[in-house]
Amino acid sequence: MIKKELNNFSLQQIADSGQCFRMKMTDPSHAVVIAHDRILEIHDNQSGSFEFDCSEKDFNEIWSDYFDLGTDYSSFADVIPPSDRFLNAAAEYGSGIRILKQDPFETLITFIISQRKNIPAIKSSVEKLCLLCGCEIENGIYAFPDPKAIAALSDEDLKRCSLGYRTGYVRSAANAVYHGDFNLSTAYSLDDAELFDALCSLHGVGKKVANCVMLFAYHRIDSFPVDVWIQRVIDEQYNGSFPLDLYTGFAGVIQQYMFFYGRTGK
DNA sequence: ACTCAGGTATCCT
DNA sequence: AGGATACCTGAG
Repeated sequence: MIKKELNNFSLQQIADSGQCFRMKMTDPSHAVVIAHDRILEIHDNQSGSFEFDCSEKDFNEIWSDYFDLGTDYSSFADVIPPSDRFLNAAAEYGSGIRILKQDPFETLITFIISQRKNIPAIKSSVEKLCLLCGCEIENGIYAFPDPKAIAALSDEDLKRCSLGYRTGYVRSAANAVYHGDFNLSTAYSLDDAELFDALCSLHGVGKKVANCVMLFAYHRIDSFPVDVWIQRVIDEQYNGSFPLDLYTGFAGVIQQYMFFYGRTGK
């Protein structure tokens, strides 16, 4: 059990941020996360005190990075012009959000699955896929499958995960990774533009999914995924054009505030 | 029953 | 280049 004092860290907000699909609140102060072949329970003791139910080694080697705990999130909002009342409210509302560092393969596949699905449907598909071919971590809880496991599935099995027309996309991406045509590890060394192009070369990966993988797995925090929620905010709050250049270098953090406030807030 | 979901590929102009 | 359209399926 690891105890930590953390600022700008909210379990509920991270769980609802839409970055990950296997984190859930079991009660208002208790979260369960399945990631990196592990199950992590986190308890919120209030007043910024949290308990992570894991070894010190796992905390330091996995979870501290996963939740980006080494980054100070208190000052991102400082550059928002006072005149932008919407964004200031959004940043305040989502001040406990972190940009996660998730496994690239899981992020790639889950965001391919996400297209034109709502969040409950995405979670349902992902769970079916894990149950079908992920390794059992403990009693009935399954890790996200590795590329080999997905590549080995029949089309019929994949379709049973309610993937619909995304079945071919998932198969194609899993094959590309499994056969080494797309190397998720060496991709860390690509610059942003190269990584974006490489991701978009995958069948079924367009700019939105590519940006999500860049932001939520490779931690390219200048990425700014535009989905229906963000587009709606831009249309309704910014007359169709958002001043992205104000936030160069951390646009992804701003995107998260906008998304979370737009979807969960008012 | 019916719309719409954290989009993308493909086919137009 | 940029716009229109089809696409599986389940949640509300």
